Amino acid sequence: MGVSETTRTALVRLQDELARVAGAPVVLERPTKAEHGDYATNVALRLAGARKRPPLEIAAELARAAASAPGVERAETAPPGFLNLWLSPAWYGDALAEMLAAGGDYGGGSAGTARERVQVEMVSANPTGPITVASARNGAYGDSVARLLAFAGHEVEREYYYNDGGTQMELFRASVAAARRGEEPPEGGYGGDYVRELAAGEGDPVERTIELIDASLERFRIRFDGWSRQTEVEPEIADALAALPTYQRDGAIWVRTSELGDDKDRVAIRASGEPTYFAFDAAYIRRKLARFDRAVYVLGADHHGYVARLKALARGFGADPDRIDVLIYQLVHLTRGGEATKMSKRRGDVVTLDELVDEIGVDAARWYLVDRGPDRSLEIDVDLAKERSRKNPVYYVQYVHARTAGIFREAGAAQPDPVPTHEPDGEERNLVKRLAEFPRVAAEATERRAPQLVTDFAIRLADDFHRFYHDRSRHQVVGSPEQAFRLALMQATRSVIARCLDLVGVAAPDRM
RNA sequence: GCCCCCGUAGCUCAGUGGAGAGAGCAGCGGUUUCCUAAACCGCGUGCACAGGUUCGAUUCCUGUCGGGGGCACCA
Repeated sequence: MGVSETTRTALVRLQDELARVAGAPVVLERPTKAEHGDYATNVALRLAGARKRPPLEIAAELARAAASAPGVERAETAPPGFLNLWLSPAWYGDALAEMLAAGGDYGGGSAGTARERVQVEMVSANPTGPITVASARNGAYGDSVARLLAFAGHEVEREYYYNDGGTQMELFRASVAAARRGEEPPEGGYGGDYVRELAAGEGDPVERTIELIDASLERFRIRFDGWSRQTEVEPEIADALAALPTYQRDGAIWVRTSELGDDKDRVAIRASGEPTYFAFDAAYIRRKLARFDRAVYVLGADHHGYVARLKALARGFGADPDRIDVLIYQLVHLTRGGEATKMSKRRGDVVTLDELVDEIGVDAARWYLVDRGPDRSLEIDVDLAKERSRKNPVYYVQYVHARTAGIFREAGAAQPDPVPTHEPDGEERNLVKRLAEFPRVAAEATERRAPQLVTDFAIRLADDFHRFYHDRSRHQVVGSPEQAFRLALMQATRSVIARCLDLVGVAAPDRM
């Protein structure tokens, strides 16, 4: 079985069956109230307008057909036109068996046959110092998106692009050189402990800084497949510009981006003859388009103006601008007992990724940096984040994994096969239904580039699991079908929670 | 002036074109002979405002107000 083969889960099969009867796509949702069934759909309400029939009438028709569908125990209608379904014990057993059969791949492969070669470029901070917390959000977010894309079946490469030449880097080198001579940094240059430390060492401070950045990110569980430097892109600028509509004005060479969807034209070659950053972007994006089906950029909110610019370049090269996917994330604020901690590269009070990880650990840092949507500014209370207790959702979720691992360790129990027939109770049904949602959650998180959907789901799954597990009477009946069913349920839970944690770069410990 | 993001509980924030909107923190009270109590249970008059689209809007559209970020021949 290839990764591209989309798993049709028990839930999807049921949806498809209803869709066939309804003659329209059906999405089954879990109602908030138990008396509305295990799953419900509003398809009759959606169809009522187009079919010019009362929604309840359509729902009743669907209910009659649904009642005989496999896995459906009971189907009812409810005003104004909902269709509510109750599922049979057999459905739960089937759903569980499928999850176990799929193993670690369960929920993956949502790309189907639409697999792409995708490059995710992230962090890409100029190597003038340690990675800051802002770049850490970039990395945590970008890496999660990369993990989601890979899980969906895409071929993913992580890329770090950095500036190793240019005026800013020369200023940085000059600052270190000055420090080595025991002099003050040049006008607008870099100072601080970091520059003094570099001055104490040998060699090019830019390369040394990149090594340190790589080490910090590796510790943060981000591994890059490629490191591109500006100077290696430079020779391609001329060819890139030759492929774009350009003109000369005031001694500079401009690209006519205003005709490609940008709001103004951009200078590529300054009057001085020096290429602008934009010229490097052009050459670099041309590379990406040649090598990948899709280029993902992860950029801070201060770069939102780049979206139009980069897409304009894609158009200029005759490529579909949709192949350029620019993800924008907002700022990070750290607080400590309510007090703001400042972050500024130019001031001395930088909060670095390493400092954050030293303080709260990799797991909490990765979790907190993605559990909010990227388009929202983020506040992390480091005092709370480092607390290794129930207050901390990341440990609450990890605990699920530790608990399930402990069960199989202690009991020496193997995964039951086949899943025995058992009439699940309410908590067990809830847990199976939650697990059954996972493929949909993973697919949506991938499509929307929204890892926060994964953390949100993981917390809900943890809630369901802990509730299920807390009733000790469930652990008593050794050797029974009930116990075997529950072991299967815990095995599936363990697998899904491990996957959720992996998708956001958090460890899944066997013990805590 | 123009562009982007955001206004949901005391705080930090999830979330959804549908049936009583939900997590964590903060606060109060319970549960332990049990393959980890890092757990479970209970206590909540909240979708900035005004129009519009819709059978139905907190969700989509427009406007207003408020917060943040942009608008370089910087990188």
